[in-house]
Amino acid sequence: MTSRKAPTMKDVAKEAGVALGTVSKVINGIPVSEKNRLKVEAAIRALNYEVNTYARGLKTQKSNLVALIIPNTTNPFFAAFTDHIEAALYKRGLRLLLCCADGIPQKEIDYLNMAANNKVDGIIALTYSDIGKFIPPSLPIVVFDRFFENRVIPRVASDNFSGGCLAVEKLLEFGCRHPIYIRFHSVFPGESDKRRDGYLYACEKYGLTPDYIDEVDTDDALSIMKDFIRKHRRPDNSLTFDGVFSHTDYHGYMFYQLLLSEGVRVPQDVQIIGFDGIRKFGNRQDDLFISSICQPVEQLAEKCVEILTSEDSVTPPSLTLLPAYYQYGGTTRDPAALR
Amino acid sequence: MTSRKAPTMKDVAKEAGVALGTVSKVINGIPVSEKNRLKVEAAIRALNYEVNTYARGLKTQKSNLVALIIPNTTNPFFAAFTDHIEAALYKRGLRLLLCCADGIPQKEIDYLNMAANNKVDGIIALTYSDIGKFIPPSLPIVVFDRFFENRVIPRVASDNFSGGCLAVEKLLEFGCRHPIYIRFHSVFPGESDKRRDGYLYACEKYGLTPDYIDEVDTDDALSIMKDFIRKHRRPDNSLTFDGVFSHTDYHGYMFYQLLLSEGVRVPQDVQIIGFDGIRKFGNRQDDLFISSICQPVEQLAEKCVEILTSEDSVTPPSLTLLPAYYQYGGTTRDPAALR
DNA sequence: TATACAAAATGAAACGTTTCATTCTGTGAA
DNA sequence: TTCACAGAATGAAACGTTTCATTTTGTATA
Repeated sequence: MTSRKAPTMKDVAKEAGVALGTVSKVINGIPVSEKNRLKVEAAIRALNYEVNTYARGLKTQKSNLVALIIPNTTNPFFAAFTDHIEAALYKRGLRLLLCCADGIPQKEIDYLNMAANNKVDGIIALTYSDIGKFIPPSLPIVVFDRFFENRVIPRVASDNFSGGCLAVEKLLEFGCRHPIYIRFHSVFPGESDKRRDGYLYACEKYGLTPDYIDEVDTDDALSIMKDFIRKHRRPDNSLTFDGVFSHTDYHGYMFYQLLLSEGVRVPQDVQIIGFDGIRKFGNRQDDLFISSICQPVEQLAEKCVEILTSEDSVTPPSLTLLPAYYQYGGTTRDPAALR
Repeated sequence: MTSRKAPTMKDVAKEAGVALGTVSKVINGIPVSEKNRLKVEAAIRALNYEVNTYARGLKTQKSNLVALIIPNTTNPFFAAFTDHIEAALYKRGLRLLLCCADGIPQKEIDYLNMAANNKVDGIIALTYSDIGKFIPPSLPIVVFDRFFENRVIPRVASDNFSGGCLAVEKLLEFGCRHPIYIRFHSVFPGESDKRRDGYLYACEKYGLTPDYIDEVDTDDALSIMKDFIRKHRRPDNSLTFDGVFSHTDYHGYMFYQLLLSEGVRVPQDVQIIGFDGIRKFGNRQDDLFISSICQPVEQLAEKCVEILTSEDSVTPPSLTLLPAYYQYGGTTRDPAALR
């Protein structure tokens, strides 16, 4: 029959025959005489003592908890991001409070308040709505990709502009002459909008005529794509474009399936490069949905945590860009992939 | 210039001109005179007061926090499970501490201790190693799928046996005569092992000769599959099997791609049904990788949380099984899918 | 052996809640 | 007007830590 309630530091102190403060020091790694340290450690083991997080939090006002506000974890990009955030926090002895807000503004705000309430040490936000004005001023926060007006908040993102250029350059390198661009964008502004600017810049630079789908995201994306393809058929049924840069892997894969179903050969007739670098099962490096400009998810997550946990004295940069990179995923005529 | 530190209940009491206990009552919804309630509510708004979770936790020893221990979130099944757990907790005003243990035994144990340390209100575990003997006895816990010896712990799982039967029955219904079974199993026992029993039972029942791959999970799965296919070619190059029930969608999809690359037509020559019901992007109901016996993820998650949060007085069932269901995903000759 | 001083140990106070035994208030009956 | 009593309000104590001003211990020197 062990005592019902958990042992406290006081119990440990009594068991070890030392003072409360000495126990505290041992627990927090503050030097103490060898003799007492051993006595305390023995007592801790004997009583199976564990610190009470609440009592500690009450004194220190620190929780070792970081909230991640994200739409969901089922989208493969979010899933990978979450995974890497978790790992980066774990490395630092921090724990992750996961907040799936489904992109619903009210839920995002709710979670923001909850996080403040719960005295988390910081927030990493990947949100859809304009939460800028709801962020508690005292709470350390890092935002992925999004841009908020009227509020200086450290942001981390991929270098989407360069990534957009890179997509075009890769398509040209693999023999394309008429790369198009397709996007179904959200209404909320962020760094990822610059993929489009990169495409346009590269077209200008290499003397190409831009051609694209650029619509607000919709359930009707498929019929818009079908329409676009129909309008780009020559009389002999061949297509006027031979390359596709898709704003996301998601829509790129959709376009890919559509082309296949219409008898277009990929990558022989049309090559496709997406953006994001999402993986089918997430456990291997080589299971991309399509060839892609990959976001460096691991580094992005690491950077978010790094900025969040950096000393208060250091003013974090307002925007940190990390380079995106190309990876072969089956939808390009990539000579390097045929080794 | 607002005061630097957060206001406390004492500040609210002073502002409202009432006692500490009165403020506490208002905050916790305990009846108080109308007059005082209004005064306190006004003061809370005026000071922008928020309860300190630590002080409260110290008194109540409750955290409203539930830890989910899971290998990762990038595997689409785990991702979906995590998502639904989060939703089920949110509904009940609970929050989610996400612990990705990568299936590493030490990390799983670490997280288990951490959760106990952090006084979470409960744990939901989907683990790989035999953590049974490391579970703190006082901590409410629900386990998904896994079975632990020497420890009665409430478990939730899909009805894998019936699911295995269903897979065979569906293949037969769609015209298969020789369904095979393939699995690359983990060494740790769980309910999902019964998929195999279901296959064998159905074979017996319908007078079929079982034929299968049944290996320990390996990076070499692909070459084992290739081998198997080679050995099942007839002299005229046709295959001796016409249906595949894969223990997981993951390996089923791998087998599917392999068959395609070898010129086998799916579903014309061979039909494939997997297990799990994982989705490519997680945002639609119709983007399965392959036709599948789907685990009812949402209900499974809901059930886990329900059991975890049920009254202490109620003894939870030691094993709860929820039915899996078939869904068309392109690799079967499913008449219903051709409407 | 006596003294001085640094190092170690001590334990009371404080963190912000909840709880509960006590006091106060207001109303209706006498 | 006084009394009784239920309902409301009060605020001290407790939760289990950390912190820090104070005391004790141990060592080196005179």
